[in-house]
Amino acid sequence: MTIKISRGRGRPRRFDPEQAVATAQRLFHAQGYDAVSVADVTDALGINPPSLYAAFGNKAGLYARVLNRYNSTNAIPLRDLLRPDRPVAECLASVLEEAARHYAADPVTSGCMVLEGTRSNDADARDAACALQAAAESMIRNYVASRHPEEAERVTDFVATIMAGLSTKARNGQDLDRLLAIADIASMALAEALGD
Amino acid sequence: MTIKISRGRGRPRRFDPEQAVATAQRLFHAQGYDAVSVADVTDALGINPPSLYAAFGNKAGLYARVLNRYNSTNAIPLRDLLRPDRPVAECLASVLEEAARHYAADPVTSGCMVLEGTRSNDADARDAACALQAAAESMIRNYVASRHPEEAERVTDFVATIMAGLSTKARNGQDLDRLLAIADIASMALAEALGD
DNA sequence: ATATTTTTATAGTCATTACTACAAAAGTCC
DNA sequence: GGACTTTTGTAGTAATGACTATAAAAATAT
Repeated sequence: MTIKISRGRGRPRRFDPEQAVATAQRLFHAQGYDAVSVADVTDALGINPPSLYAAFGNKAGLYARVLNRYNSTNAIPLRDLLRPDRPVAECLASVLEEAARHYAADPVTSGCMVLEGTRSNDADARDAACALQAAAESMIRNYVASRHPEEAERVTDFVATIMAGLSTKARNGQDLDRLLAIADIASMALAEALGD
Repeated sequence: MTIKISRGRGRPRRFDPEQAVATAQRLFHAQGYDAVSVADVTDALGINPPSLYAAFGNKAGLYARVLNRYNSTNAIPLRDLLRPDRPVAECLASVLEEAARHYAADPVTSGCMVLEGTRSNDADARDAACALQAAAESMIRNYVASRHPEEAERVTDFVATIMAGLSTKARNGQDLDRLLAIADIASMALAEALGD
């Protein structure tokens, strides 16, 4: 029995767009933007292509919605982790640890959906993912700069590199313990670079 | 005027397979396996599809030849860098530095072709790239294990993570100086983890 | 010269892609 | 109940993907 959502007059939708975005998110995260066809999504939702295009415009439009959802529900909570009352190196270490945990949490949706999305061959999808990644990197850089302006660039580059590497390793099937060990070694370097 | 290579009797080839592999390597390295179509390759070579299929079997067959060529001419010379007469941390640092230099050497073919190839959506291409990557990682692990058996796994994981991250950053357009700075910070962690 | 061999160019096949025209269906509003 | 609105299902389109059947071309062997 399908739940019908009313949008005023007219024939009611047979699907909930929010749920559709959630389903699409699983597919895009699991397989990547390029590897997921519109047919994959419509099949998973049990709807026909026109319904999806009416709701989201096109494949990239759906992906944009998915990225927003990911960013507000599955992303690493940088705002909470980057604390002004704790050592910078310690907070960055917690970001890396949290990254390892997120990326290995579910083996079918391993890695970071945004970081993986920046490698798409579709320009629209790639740009959308790159924008989110740039925003996250800016946030880290600003945080480091507020306390260690000289080191902000290189430390941020290093953290971003580790996160990209962790996402890759997670998609390669590396288990949580090994990802955490990698994050630990990286955190030693951060402590040394920022003074502990 | 085209150079014709004789292969015994029969109509001569209009193209040199070695040169074809070199041209295909540029394309695959620049755009990735999935984004390069067979038509892209045949257009670049000025030949027709049947000629390419006669010489290489299929797209994945051509890619296998390209990977071999890359591995024997463009790869990081691990065998020379991993020296038994130098501190392990120092040698691994030189591997990371060399990686940074290789990945940023040419902006149109940035990053590591093997590491990027492991992300292909084509199973054959991905498996071929993964095999080479696994071999390189084994070489590093064996080297570390010969001197620091307890640390071999985590240190190798860390080095592999940094290399994957550096390749990503290089493809993102990061310049050589910043890649080298990242490699430097990572090397500090290696020195600490392995005892300097 | 003629037969044989190998590669070529032409012109396709077939599957899959993102996306859509159109009319029937299924509601709401008066 | 009838006009109106919105979504649905059917059945496409056009482009592009990897790959190939076929016969002519261009060489060598005898």
